Amino acid sequence: MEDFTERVVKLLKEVPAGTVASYGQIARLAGNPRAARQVARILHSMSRKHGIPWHRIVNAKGEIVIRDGEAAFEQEERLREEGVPVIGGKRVDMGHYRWEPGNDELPPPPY
DNA sequence: GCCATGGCTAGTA
DNA sequence: GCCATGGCTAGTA
Repeated sequence: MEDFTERVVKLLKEVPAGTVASYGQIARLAGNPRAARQVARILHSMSRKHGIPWHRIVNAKGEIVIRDGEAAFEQEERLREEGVPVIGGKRVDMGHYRWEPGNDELPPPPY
């Protein structure tokens, strides 16, 4: 596994229950602000093997953006079980539920 | 709603 | 080539 992917996987596992993060947020924390789509690809193909809490990742607006309807519903369900309200079955309030990483997760200088 | 963006798995043969 | 993005703008009301 390449460096960037490794960092993303590690970060994803650290997102706590009861919070959400965005694709771009994880990409920034992993050191590449423009690699949001890679985060999506990693979630799509590696969540199962690595036990990643994939349901805690939404887009920048807080929306559930999974294409597969069944999986989208599962994501909504899981978030609610963790105490995260999903407005209209689609959107999480990022103002209240966005994960705020601790200092140990912040990217290294110069950032 | 358009379009620039980028790292590289999983699964098959 | 694939992908579950993001952010900026034109154009409407």
